[in-house]
Amino acid sequence: MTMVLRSDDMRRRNRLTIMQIVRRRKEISRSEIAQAAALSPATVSTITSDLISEGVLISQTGENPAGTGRGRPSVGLSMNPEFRYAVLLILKTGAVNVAIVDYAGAVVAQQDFRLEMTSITQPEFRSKLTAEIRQTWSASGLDHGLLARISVGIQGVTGSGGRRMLWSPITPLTEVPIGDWLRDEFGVPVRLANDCDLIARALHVREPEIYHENFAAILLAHGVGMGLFLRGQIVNGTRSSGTEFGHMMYMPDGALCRCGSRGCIEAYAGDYALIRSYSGQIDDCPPPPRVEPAEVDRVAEAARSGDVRAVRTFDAAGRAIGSGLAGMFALVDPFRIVLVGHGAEAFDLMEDAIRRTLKNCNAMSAEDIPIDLFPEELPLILEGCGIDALTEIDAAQADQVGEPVRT
Amino acid sequence: MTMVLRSDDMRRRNRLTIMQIVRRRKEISRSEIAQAAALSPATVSTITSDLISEGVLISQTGENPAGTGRGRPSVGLSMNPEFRYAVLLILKTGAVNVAIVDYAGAVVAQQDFRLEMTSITQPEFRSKLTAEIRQTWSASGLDHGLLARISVGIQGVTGSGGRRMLWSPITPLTEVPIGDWLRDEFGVPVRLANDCDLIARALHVREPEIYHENFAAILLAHGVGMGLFLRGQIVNGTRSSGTEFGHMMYMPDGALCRCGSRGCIEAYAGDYALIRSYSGQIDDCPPPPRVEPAEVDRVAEAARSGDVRAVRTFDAAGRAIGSGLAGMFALVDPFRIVLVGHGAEAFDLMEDAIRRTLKNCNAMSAEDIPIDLFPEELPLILEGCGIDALTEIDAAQADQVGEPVRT
DNA sequence: ACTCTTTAATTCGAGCCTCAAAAAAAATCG
DNA sequence: CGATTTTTTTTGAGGCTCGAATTAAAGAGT
Repeated sequence: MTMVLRSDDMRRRNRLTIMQIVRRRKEISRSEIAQAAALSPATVSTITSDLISEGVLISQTGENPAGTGRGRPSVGLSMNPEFRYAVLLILKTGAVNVAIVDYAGAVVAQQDFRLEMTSITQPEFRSKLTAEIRQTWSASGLDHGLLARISVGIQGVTGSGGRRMLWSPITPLTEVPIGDWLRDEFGVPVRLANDCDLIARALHVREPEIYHENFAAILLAHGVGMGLFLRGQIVNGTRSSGTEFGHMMYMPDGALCRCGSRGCIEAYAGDYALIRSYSGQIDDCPPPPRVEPAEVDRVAEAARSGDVRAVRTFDAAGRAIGSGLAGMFALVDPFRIVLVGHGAEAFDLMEDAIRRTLKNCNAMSAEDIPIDLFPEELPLILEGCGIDALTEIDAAQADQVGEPVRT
Repeated sequence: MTMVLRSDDMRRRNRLTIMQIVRRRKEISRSEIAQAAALSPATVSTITSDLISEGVLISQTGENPAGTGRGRPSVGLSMNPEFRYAVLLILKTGAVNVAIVDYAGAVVAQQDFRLEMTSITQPEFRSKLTAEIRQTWSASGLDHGLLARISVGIQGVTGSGGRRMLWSPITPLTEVPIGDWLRDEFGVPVRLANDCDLIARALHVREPEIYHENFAAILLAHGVGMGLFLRGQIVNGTRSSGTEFGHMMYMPDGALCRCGSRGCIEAYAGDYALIRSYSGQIDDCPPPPRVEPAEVDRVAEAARSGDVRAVRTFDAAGRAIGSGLAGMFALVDPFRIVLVGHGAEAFDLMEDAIRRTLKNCNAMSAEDIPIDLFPEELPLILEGCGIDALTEIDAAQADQVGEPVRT
């Protein structure tokens, strides 16, 4: 049911609307905001002047392109980069990536740490993460009070409203309360998110025209994951996070998957599955914890030069992916697909199998859905992580209607 | 992005909130409304007095239960049943069900018409439907101007924002603009909806505690359909309506489905599939257009008394359903399932296969999800259809902030 | 029978918020 | 240098919700 509105809810929402507009447009004048938001210039003037005095926005007093014509020149407003900063933490297999973004979204510091997590205790894990963040922060020379939020991107399953990592392929640890650790250490809100969800969010804001209402970003890497937008909103699991596309059943009693089950899509389309299939290992072989991307590229090269076994390997992967897509498209009508990760580089070897399978699986109208490719997942994950952090900071600030003008 | 708020949007939304509260609670006093809506008594007083003078609400001046204690007795407010009326149209195989509901949701008239639609032209179809609605309406003796809306529930796929029936098993016609026909004939807004979506909506309001955030209503009848709620919102197809659970792929190159494809879940779990399988027909037999429910009941009886072929038939149906559920549960975490329609009466024969398949298909956490049974679908469809109509009338009325007090 | 108490509903003034219109500001054009 | 044009700010009006005070309508007590 729709929530009731009090008078200052209106102000809160309009503040947020304006902040979102400025964030999206980078630099925009008050009168353009008024038009974009369908608010009167008077209201925009009041609200922006509040936001400026709070330090959220700044006027771009710098040189305006001039010569734009007669009349009083418009003055551009932007997010104030120095208003707040967020720490982004990306956990990968064997490594941790720490970045600091300013309030305008620019990465102002970034450090990579190797961190072997295959045999680590929770306390060690906690102190390592904490130390790495502290080091990156102090190296940046930023004031301690400017940290507003930490967002964490992980492979695997998050839960409890983004406060804990329930399970991840990067470590045998489960139920790891990373969110609580970092909140306690740094005293700011923390949220964990699934990497594929972050990729989808990044695409959503990067190309809003294309990735708007309904689309899925499928990450083809060691494992297979998905971030799904329906009706302009991300679809998370109901209990945990992440839509587990890679673990939809493709072949009952089929190949052994990393998750312990058999016949998952991932067990045919994940990196390890490709290598396993190409090298002629039996499908029951337990998957290796890590495969060099270059190995996959070699198989792809082999396939392109006609190696039958390599061709069959990618064909099987394509059929598995196509079958999963067909299942989704039966539930919801077909939508645009984005393949992300270096597995997307082998799309030429899988496209035919994917589309053939879609056709065979009652998704004939989906046979020619657009499929886009983004071989590099890391920039997208980082971008999505930043979007997550800044969006939340915005929301919190929009609610602070009043004068708290924290220094 | 969140829409901007003007001052009277606030009033509109609060009007709607109050109307929804009164509708849900049937009869409720102003002070209880204030509490439920988190609005001040002053505001509730203003708004309800508007709504009463518009004829939307009435005070239940009648005998109050008295003896409720000291103090000024509260006066109950209710939806005014005579404010507006809606026509509900349910299209079934070979029959049309016309009902009239008053603004409080009570069915005040209902007529069934036989209508053979297997070989009908669009103009005939239009005039039949129109005539049947007119007849039911005039038999009710209601004033012509009190008709506010028509809602249509159909098996099959609707499109164009609920204005046309794209495809339905009840007729070979396609792209039938029923919505436009009825709007032109009766001059009121019309919307078509999928029967399974209506069932899900009915459950959603009938038992909000249980069917709240995430659940699916699966209709097991001649065909197999689904209405799906995620995060408290119904999930429609992105282009058409209805989530086509029944046509998810279960067995590549499997049994022939009514839809022309092979291996759909429906081709194993629909009525016609059960009969076909039990009677030993080959899976390639084109499905009959209609099967008597009693026939299915006979097969179920046979299974219960140990007939191996009947047992296998239901087991296969259960596996197909379980496989579809597992696919959904991989995408979104497990949620409550409701089986609707007389197929639900054979749940005892399918439960084991369903749960076994869930377990085998990587949905181990879903093995013991709750599954509820509602063997009678028609009351639910009718209820959902009424909810659809009244909800829209409410929304339109809430927007009419002003004095139009139409007589 | 009358007053006191209790609870519900209404009325009234204050405080926000947005908006339209007017005014001010800051540029270009002639 | 004044006229024109466009942006931004200021001002006053109108709506909405809210808290507090008031009125309404019952039961309880003497």
